[in-house]
Amino acid sequence: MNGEIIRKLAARDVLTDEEKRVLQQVPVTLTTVPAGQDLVREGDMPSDSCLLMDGWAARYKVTAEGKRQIMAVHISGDFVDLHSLLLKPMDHSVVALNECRVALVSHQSLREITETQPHLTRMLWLNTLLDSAMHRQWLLTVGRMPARATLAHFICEMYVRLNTVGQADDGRLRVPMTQATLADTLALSTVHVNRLIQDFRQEGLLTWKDDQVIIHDWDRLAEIAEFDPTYLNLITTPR
Amino acid sequence: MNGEIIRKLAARDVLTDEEKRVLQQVPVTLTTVPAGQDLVREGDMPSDSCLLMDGWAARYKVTAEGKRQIMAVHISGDFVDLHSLLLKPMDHSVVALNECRVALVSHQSLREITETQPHLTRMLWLNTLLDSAMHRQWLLTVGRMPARATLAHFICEMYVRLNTVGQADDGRLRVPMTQATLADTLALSTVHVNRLIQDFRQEGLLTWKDDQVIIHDWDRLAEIAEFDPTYLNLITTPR
DNA sequence: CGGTGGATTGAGTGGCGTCAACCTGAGTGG
DNA sequence: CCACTCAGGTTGACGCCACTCAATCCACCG
Repeated sequence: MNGEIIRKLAARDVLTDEEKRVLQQVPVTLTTVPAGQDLVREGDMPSDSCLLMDGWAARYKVTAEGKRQIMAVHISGDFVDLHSLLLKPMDHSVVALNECRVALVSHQSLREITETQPHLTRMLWLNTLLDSAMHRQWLLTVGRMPARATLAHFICEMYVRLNTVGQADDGRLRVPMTQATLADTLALSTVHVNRLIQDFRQEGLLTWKDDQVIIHDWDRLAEIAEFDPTYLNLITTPR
Repeated sequence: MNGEIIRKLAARDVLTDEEKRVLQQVPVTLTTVPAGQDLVREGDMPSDSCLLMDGWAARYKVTAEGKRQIMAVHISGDFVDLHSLLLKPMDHSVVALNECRVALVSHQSLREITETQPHLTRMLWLNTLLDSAMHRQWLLTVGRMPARATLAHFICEMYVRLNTVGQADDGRLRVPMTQATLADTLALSTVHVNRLIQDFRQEGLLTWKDDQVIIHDWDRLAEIAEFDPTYLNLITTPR
């Protein structure tokens, strides 16, 4: 496997050299998936999991009426559907938001890790628990906070996550999502997302041009979002 | 540990006698928690996890404005905060919805299982993955479906889950939640929940008196909810 | 230069929230 | 056995946040 996942895990606990070696020796199949294409579909019974090397991907479900809800957005180093190792069939689909480089890791390899590497297993488990924690935070903002807080929170979360993988810094990040996709993420309408972004612009909170976002006032954005990154567990501690 | 968790895990994969024995020998501390009291608080660093033996518990977060969002409701056999084994500090609180009998399992014991019992470890991991799957479904209904679908879905889900632990049958279930608590679960206002329940009554969908719910028309309720229990992974298969 | 995906704007609407009152039944104390 | 309290359920009036529908604009591209 690649170094991104090692970096992600190592941000939460120290990995031994041996463990890093084990991870590095896991065989992968590299693929590239074009924007808009599904990596996995609801109902699939995958025999491998997708490790995102580059690009953004989103997990989503669709209602009978065709309304889409994105419940997670993934970036480099995220093990998008690691849970499909144990949870089958897939209860949701995964789509590439832009062109994605993906490393497919066979469930067989992962199973071997669970048989021989207790600590690594816990770290992979942790990886899926982080998704849960993000889901919960998402539920809170979508369910109980006004729309502008939901948008603000999304930006804060993505900035912090991108920052930890070296893809955002200095208040700048790239968000390769259309406003329609953003709406499906925040459980809002496209029109409303558009108006919220304009509000934020007018308040001098940020600049948003194409996929380039520049945060001008982090503190106020975090305040609107009630953003507290604790749930991202960015602490190195024995697990 | 008690038999409930064994039953829950065994519903998803066959456990060997040896594995059952290991589980049974895990030491626990039994407690009773009165209704309304927190089992765990946001920010805590628990050294053991709560296995619910009896009663209902809910995981929740609160906004700065004091609005509460419940993101999961737990019943007998649920390992309410198993994730606190790896995810610390707690990113949310857990409250007893009615009087709960709880078995506290030390993280040390759980860690030993992860060191020596790969398959059991995967089953415990699976247990937390089920929570994720429920969170995702919750996000879809809260985010993209009308309020009556959200309520209908909640009833369907609780019925199926209670049914698998032998606490609901024949369309009957007990829901020990006030309408205010229900509102915090469904991300609605108390008033609106009240009106939805009355609508359901008038449509002959169900009877709801105190905590006693009788479903008269499962098919229509499931249709309103677009309920599909696949995400609960109620299949026995090698994991 | 027309076509296309995405962003923007305006007008009108409705689902659900808020506020506030009132009802009901169970429990409590005199 | 009644007065009181209190939690929870119910009802009505009103308002707003966010949705829908439908144009229009804009940049980019073949």
